[in-house]
Amino acid sequence: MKTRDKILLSSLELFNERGERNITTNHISAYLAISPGNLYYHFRNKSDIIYEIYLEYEKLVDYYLQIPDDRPLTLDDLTFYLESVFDGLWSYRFFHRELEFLLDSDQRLREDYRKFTSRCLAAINRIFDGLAEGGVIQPQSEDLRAAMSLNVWLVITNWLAFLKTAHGSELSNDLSLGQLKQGIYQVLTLEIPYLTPEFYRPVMDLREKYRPQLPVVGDERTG
Amino acid sequence: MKTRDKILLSSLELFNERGERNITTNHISAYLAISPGNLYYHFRNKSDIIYEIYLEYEKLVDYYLQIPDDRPLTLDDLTFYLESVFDGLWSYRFFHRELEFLLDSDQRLREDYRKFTSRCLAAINRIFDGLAEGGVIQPQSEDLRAAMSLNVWLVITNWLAFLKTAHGSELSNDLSLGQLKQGIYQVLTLEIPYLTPEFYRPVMDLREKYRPQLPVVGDERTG
DNA sequence: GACTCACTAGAGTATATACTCTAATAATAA
DNA sequence: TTATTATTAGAGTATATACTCTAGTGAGTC
Repeated sequence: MKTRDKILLSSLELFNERGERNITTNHISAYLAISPGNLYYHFRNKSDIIYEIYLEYEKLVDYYLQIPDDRPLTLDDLTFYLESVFDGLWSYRFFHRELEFLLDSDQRLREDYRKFTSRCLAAINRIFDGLAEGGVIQPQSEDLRAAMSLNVWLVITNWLAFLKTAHGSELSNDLSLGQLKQGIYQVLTLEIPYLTPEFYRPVMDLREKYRPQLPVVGDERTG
Repeated sequence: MKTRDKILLSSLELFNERGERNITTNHISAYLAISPGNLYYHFRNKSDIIYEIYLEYEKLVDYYLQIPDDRPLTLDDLTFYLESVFDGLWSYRFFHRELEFLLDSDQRLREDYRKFTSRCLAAINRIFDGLAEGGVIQPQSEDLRAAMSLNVWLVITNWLAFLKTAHGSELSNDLSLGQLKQGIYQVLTLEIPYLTPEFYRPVMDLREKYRPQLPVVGDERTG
């Protein structure tokens, strides 16, 4: 494998494991057992590494979120979209963790991410449309659909941070892809009231597959 | 005002404005026109400053989220909870921005925040209960209520990050408390399907007050 | 063999960062 | 007054961080 690709791969791995803020270019080169100079031969700076990794992430999610508009959507489609998006989030999980700082530090990233968010929201809207066409959910007003889509986006993009922060140190280091996918349970919760009678059972059964094994949080009470 | 309090106040201000990651202890002392030594006389380290600020935040939200259990809840109660929580989020907005890093760096904070999340979720659950008692929303199964509450939490805690990242640089520097409260629109969207017929109109009217003036994001399409 | 060129090592640098140390001053108590 | 304590200034330090510079190496080409 080319050094350049190794740098990208290892950076992603280290960023995901320990957070971008905790990983310096020196860490990356040390991890790869190459010199800092070598790293800087391939990349102008740390931001460029992050930006390239981001482009991969964006490409991946854009690929997943291609919505056919020549046919209605099925429950299988929905499952695929959800599974895929959470897979993507997991593979590039460092990104959302330090999102605001990263966008503040890199104008390109900021602009690209803004458009990316827009595309994702549009895609979620179209998925709702497609599901309504497919008779899975009831048709909604444009307003409601947009607000719902945004809520779906908020739940999805915040799910990982929630998992990491809502648990003590015990679990946080070995978050599994499985736990991550409990986010799907949360997303499907949003749809329940809008399901058609015909699809109520199938969707609830699907949702059940992602139900958290243990209660997500305890039961502390305010005074 | 005591130097110690000035440090806390200015730190919060600087953290909120420019992000905790971009603010060093030297920045804080320079901003206050005191010496670094002076700052370190009052606080052992940067973490301690952050921790004390966090305690204020926690105290504030805990105070807001006292739920009476001797009476049902009204729509006014709900409005108060929503407004208060978003006010709190705004005043301490730096915190959620760098949440994961902060929790990783400070064991006390991690543990306290975990319990805090738990209390908040419990409070949201009880608000739903109270609203059901008050005839605002229909009673729900415990499972559904818990999942709904979690979604409310996810939407609330992610709303600010969404606003900051979904807009280009134009808006991001002057996010207003007003825009922030459009988050209330999103939260109320979650409740729509569960409203009782009697309260459908009142809640929808309330929600309307927080509707975003401009579409929150554009309409870019995936390929 | 001479030459090119992509690639690499590794020492080095300017700056920033969190934090310390000493000495001094202001406030308060005895 | 004297003693004590709280507070402050400000120079200084060890370390980290992002990044640069010079000097190569080794595979392929003419």
